[in-house]
Amino acid sequence: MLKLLSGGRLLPNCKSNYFPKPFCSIRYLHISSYSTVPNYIQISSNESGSNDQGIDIDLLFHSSTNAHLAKCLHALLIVLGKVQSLFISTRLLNLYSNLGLEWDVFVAASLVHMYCRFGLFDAAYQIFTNMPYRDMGCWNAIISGFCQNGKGEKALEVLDEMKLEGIKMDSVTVSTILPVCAQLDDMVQGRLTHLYVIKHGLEHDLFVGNAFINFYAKFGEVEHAQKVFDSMVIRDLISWNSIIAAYEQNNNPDYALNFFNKMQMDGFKPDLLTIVSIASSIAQSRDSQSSRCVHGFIQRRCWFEKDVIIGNAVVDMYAKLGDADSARKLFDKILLKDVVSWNTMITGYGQNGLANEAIDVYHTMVEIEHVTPNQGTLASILPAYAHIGALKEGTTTHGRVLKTGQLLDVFIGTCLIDLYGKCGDMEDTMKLFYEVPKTSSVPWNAVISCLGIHGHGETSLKLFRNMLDDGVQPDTITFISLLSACSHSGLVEQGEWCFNVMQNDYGIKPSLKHYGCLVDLLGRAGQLEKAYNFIKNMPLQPDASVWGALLGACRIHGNADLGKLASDRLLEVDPDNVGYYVLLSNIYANAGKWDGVNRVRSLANSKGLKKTPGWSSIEINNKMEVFYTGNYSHPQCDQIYEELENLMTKMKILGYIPDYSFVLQDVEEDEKQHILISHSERLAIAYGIINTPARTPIRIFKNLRVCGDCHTATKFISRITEREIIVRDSNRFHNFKDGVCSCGDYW
DNA sequence: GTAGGGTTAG
Repeated sequence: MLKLLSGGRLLPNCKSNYFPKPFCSIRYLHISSYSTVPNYIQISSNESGSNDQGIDIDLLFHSSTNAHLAKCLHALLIVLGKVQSLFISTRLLNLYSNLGLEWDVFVAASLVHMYCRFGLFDAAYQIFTNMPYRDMGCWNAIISGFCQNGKGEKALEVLDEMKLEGIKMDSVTVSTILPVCAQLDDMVQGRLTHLYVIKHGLEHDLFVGNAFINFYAKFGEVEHAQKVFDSMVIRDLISWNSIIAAYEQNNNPDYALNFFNKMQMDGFKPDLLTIVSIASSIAQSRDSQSSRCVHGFIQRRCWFEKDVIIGNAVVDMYAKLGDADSARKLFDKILLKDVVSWNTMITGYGQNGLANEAIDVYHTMVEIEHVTPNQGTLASILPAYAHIGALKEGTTTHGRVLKTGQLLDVFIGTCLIDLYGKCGDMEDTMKLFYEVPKTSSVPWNAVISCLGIHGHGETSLKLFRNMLDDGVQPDTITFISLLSACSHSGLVEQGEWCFNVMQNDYGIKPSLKHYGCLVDLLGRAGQLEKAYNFIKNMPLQPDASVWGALLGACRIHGNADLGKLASDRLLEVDPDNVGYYVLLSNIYANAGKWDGVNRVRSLANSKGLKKTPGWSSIEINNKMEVFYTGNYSHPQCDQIYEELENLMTKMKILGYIPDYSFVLQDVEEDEKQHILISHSERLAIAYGIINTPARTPIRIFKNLRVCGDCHTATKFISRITEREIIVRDSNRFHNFKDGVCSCGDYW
């Protein structure tokens, strides 16, 4: 039995909410008596009883002939969830004014809040402005109503209104608006609020403190968050969770784990949200061992069944640790998956280079499980399409999701820029770029990088200047994109300029990736000694990418001695990468040092190196075909090899000589020729020639770099077939036409 | 009427 007072307050279980979940249980309520005793209504809870449909609201309105009855009716309507209707609320207003009643502040404030919850902001504001007087609760009700329902700007307007009326914020107001300041990126407002809080002695309020920890964390100011945490007189679990999340979200997993221990020493037991942050911290600190502990911890408490969020967090943890299999196993065990679960799994596969698996999961999600994809889904699946060059499939998916009412935001916009750019469509890339909001560096970085892989280094630099003119702060990735763009276009001076500007003007310390780019830049341009000296003077320990850049440059410029040196270092840091053996063998071969070639070959063979399987893909009639090197299982296999043999004959007439230094296997020459023509890019090209009309362009995607022999061969093929052949490999674009490549053999 | 969470771009 529930008892409702005329003010509308629901008595039992009335925690801090005015009307706790009035709508959830409404099915089981029916009115046992509409009391004529004017100060309460009785409602009995009866699960098998009738629902509210038997209530004659018209009759109730007509019978409400005095103030008490009007308030009872009002309360009843709130409990029944009827006040969400503007029609009913207008009738209520009329009833109140007909009876000469003022709005009850308490009811009105609750109504305001409820309207906001249903997105009826105008109605809420209307009631609010019509209130005869407003106490603190009213102001907080409308402000929090707006805040929690995505109307942050509106909330701040009301806050200004409140200040104009000379009303001071209390701790509730402060805790309400801080998340909004963070969401609106309004650091200034938050800082001013902090001053206000100190001035008015609100800083020791628990809610205020917690809100500030989260506020500063969102702006990356962990030190401030820490100061707030330190100064707190009382701390609760939320305070601890907030400081742990602050470190976790600002890439300081060690501190997060540290506070996790401290918190337990202080006698606080972690809850679900603590563990969510800890799972993410473990992923960041790449601590595979602890990942199992967390998994066990959750399992022992049966928290996987409690809330889907924890399962999602652990799936994400495994995926980020590179363990896609464990992620999938857990994912399959989540019974009630939500859209984030699917997105996490798709992203997880994508981040581990398993684009096809990611696409499979997406299809299961949409076609079998009928889950409606959201923006996060697009942001997860589009990079997977970009990875294998599935432009048509990507854009079709994008179109389909748009139909479900999703808008183009910065995330999706940037994914699309990347997709179009990586698939070679620079025109659409630029079109999109101009449509996307460009307040952060991310879309700029994407377009700079895409222009770079197309060899438009000058345009990349121009966009960089535009970016600075627009007042957008460049970050480390901006400079990686720029340096690699300069490198692809041979813009040595400009690249060096970028490297200096990055450090001197933006205080960004170069990472190994930056060093790798610069070595690549100098090396490709033939300044091998300079590149080598540069490596020797690096303050960081050079890794495989740095030495690999030097080795690649040595191959281009035929420097066997430096190449040997670079590969020796490489075999120390990354001994199992077969690509380096191929490069070195090729360097020796070009220099005519056949004993060197043999040495490298036998070394590679003795190690029994597992190659990264090379694959190339081509999209024909909206369908992706993926060819692995040496594939013989394709239905058109015979036709493909026949085509390649035919081409080989014609190529040889035109002067093509196969370059066997790219073949590491120790086999006869015939066999070597066969190995070369079964490289995945050639299979894909032949498949394209067979299945598309004559003289139309062919677009190929390759996961590794195009080998030197295939590069030469493709030039001949483009001449023989009179086709434009566009190959995007892991490094850049090659546009073959009339026997030449756009990269000018500079790659 | 108030504070904390998982996925998402280069």
